[in-house]
Amino acid sequence: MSINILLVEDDIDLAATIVDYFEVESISCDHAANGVHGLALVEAHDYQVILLDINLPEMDGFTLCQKIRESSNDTPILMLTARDTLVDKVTGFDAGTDDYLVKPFEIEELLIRVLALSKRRSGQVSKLSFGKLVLQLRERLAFFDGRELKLTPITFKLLEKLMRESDKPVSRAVLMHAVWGEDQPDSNSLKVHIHHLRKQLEKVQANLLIDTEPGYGFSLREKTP
Amino acid sequence: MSINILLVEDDIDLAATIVDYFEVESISCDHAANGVHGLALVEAHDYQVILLDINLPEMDGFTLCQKIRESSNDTPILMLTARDTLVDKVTGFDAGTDDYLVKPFEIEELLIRVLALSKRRSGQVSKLSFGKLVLQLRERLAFFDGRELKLTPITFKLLEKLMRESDKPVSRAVLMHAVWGEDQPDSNSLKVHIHHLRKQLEKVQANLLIDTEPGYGFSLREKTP
DNA sequence: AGGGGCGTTAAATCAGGGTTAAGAAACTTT
DNA sequence: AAAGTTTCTTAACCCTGATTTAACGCCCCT
Repeated sequence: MSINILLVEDDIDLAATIVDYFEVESISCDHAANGVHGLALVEAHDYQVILLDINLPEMDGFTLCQKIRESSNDTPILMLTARDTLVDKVTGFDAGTDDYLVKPFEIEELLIRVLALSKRRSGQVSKLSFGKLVLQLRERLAFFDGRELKLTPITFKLLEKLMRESDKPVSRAVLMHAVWGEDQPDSNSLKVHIHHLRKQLEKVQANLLIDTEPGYGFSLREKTP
Repeated sequence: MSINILLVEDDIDLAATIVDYFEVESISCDHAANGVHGLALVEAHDYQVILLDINLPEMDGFTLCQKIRESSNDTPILMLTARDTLVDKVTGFDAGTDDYLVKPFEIEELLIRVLALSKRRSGQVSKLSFGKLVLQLRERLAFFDGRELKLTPITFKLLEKLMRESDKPVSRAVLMHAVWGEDQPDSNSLKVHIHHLRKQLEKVQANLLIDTEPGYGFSLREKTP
């Protein structure tokens, strides 16, 4: 199986070294010298791993990483950071980074991590089921017994979280965090989306329901009438 | 099964080292640099283990620990204490700590303890029993000998507190605090809820009763007629 | 006999959750 | 760039059940 990765790095010499090294290992490695070009490549290809330098002209690594994640692309991203500061790391993980490497690094070390990340991706489950309900995570599709549920991005995330914790009640705070992350809407959005989700479950005649735990949260269960 | 922990530590370098080390062990480790942020994260996630430094800006480790326990969260907590003073240890265990580690420590030692605590938790069913009476804390359900008690949030908290101190009388003040925390209703709510609780115990024919200690409080006991 | 503490009851109030619709924002299409 | 479409947020409303409140009765005690 061939591996196809992208390197976004403005240091031409370093980039050349990496690309060369990876070619020898028969890993095909595209290269962009700035963030804008990098983003264009990401949108046009399906990479197994993306390597981002943090200091980039035009658009820095964090911003690029965020933009990639915003387009719901979950390709593993490895950050190349110049200094070993925690601020960088934390911001990086927050922006959706999967791993990082501090410069200067051994190129063998980079290879190992790239292989690990590409493996993680291919080993990643892309389907999530609960009874006859199936989520295709990559395609963002949901089916109950073959019938499709029409879900918006938010209701999809909601259902995903409920399914990952199925049969356990999930607190409102945890649900909100799963959907909106740090900055959450100030009002009753959650219950509106729960309502949409319930309607969709009805519409496909799923034998499932979203149970409310008063004062706490919700749980996804099978109907037991 | 993936492990998910929280580290609350204001020493950025130390935090970086720990987060780093744990990531390598594929333990995902969130980080907060102060108590307030830490508390927010605890409320929004379901961690397997929480690591607390004692000296923290804004809210120290003990206080944070107490607040976590007050929200009936029983996630194992490990304290990182700067000095090996007996006072610290005692206060810590009193506040609801499960383990502590004295700085400076070997990071391998920390890993071992985290793994031990996370195992303890996963083996733990969050159930509380007294005779045939069982509270399922996560699911917020109560059963006597298989029959379910219909409890409202307040009566549930009441019963929980009585069970945690079972066979001992619990003062009104302590009960009120367990249910309402700081701002409590000004009138006779407590006795009304005690009454509801007694009715529920009758309804499931529990051989238990809530005994009144005149002028003091209540205790949960077995009937001994 | 009367007062205090407790138990019981019912009514009044409140809060949480469900539903709906309108407008804002984001994204598509032309 | 404009129009149209979908999705998200907000706010208003309703309903139910939980909670508080207040009133009353009981019993024990001195």
